[in-house]
Amino acid sequence: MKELTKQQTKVLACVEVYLNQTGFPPTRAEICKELGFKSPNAAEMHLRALEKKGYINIKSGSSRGISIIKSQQEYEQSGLQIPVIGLVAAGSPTLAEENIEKRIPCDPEMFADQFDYFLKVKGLSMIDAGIHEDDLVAIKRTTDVKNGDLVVVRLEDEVTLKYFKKKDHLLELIPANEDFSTIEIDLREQEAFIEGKSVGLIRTH
Amino acid sequence: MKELTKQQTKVLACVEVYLNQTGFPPTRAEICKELGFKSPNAAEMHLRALEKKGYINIKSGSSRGISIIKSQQEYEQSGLQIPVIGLVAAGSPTLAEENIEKRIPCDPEMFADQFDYFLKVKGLSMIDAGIHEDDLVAIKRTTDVKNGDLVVVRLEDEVTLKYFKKKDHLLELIPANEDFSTIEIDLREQEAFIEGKSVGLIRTH
DNA sequence: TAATATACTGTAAAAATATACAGTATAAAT
DNA sequence: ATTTATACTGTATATTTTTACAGTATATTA
Repeated sequence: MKELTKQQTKVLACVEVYLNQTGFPPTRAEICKELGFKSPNAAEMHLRALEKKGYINIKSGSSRGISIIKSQQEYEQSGLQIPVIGLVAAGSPTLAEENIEKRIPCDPEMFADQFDYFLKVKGLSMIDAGIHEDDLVAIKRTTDVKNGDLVVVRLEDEVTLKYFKKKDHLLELIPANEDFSTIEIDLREQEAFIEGKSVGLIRTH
Repeated sequence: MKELTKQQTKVLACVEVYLNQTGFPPTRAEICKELGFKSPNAAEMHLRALEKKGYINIKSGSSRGISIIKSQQEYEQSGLQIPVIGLVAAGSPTLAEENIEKRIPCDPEMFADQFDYFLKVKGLSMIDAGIHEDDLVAIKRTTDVKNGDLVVVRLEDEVTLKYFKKKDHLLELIPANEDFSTIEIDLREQEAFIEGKSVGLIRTH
């Protein structure tokens, strides 16, 4: 997308703010008043430029006929697109593009706690907690976890989703499946990186 | 909120549709064209009535100065607030206010299929499908269901969430828990209302 | 040093728009 | 039988708004 000049950015922001406040777009004159221009042509020219660059659409002959195509803060607003990361990947579950399987439109505040991404579950180690293969677990990036929390932990290059239990130097990562055994780590011997904890889960039927 | 007449409802819908399509509100003349009126005063009068009843705001002297206060399909638009309905309630899981436990901010298109509300699961009859007590099952209101779908069915005054299987006159509602038994209904003897089907699930940890 | 892009002022006219006023018609309520 | 509410048509006008045209100023590029 083409870059905007400083003034064009101001005008676009002005249109957006006006639209949010009143529910309808501003006239040229109103933009002028807001930004201190003394001629309606000032606003007109900036709007034309914004249209040419594909940020807005102007319906000729219509009063207030401005509609916004590409907002500046687009990613912030339509930031409803939460990334989904596969648990299979070795290494840290970073939010780098190559790790993102897809994005799901949803509100990061839909659960009690905010979260940053979805982790796609592989394997059956948490099946007794009702967490199935391909379920998406909502992860909040934090190291602030308590015993009993469902956490994402990285050991060396392997990432795992387990219940958290820590006593002194002993970290236990407990599965919810009889066929799997608890991972025990002596923190004096091996490092464990807590990537985050689960605040919720979604499943597509 | 005051009731609207048939024509007022039409005008309000017209404004909303126009706004969604163009990004700005319609003029009186455009409303007339859309609804077949021959005088701009027809639109004017309906708009005034809508303003008096508190559905819209009209900024006097401004062209297209209409803003919507209370949409008719309010929950559809600000539909980021999806209602949660308890399965405990007897009777149909209507979206009437008294049945709504709370609302959750999320996108109705976050799953593959659109959905209308969340049903809060009571009991353990679907536990083997990983559906726990207090899980929220995303329900799409439809009667178009196939064998194997997870459906919401109302029998008399009781609402239940089960797997759907139908063959001729025999409807089977199958739980996912050995301790529960399949409900068998002869549709010639008893009515069964399909309220919708599950398109997904969320859980708060 | 001239051309070009950005960023305006100032004016004016044509077109779009809101809005008032004068009616007509119909069904429901009193 | 008359009033009242709904639901319009038809016309007219003041105001709002778009939009074109003629300039000015400044910084950047060629």
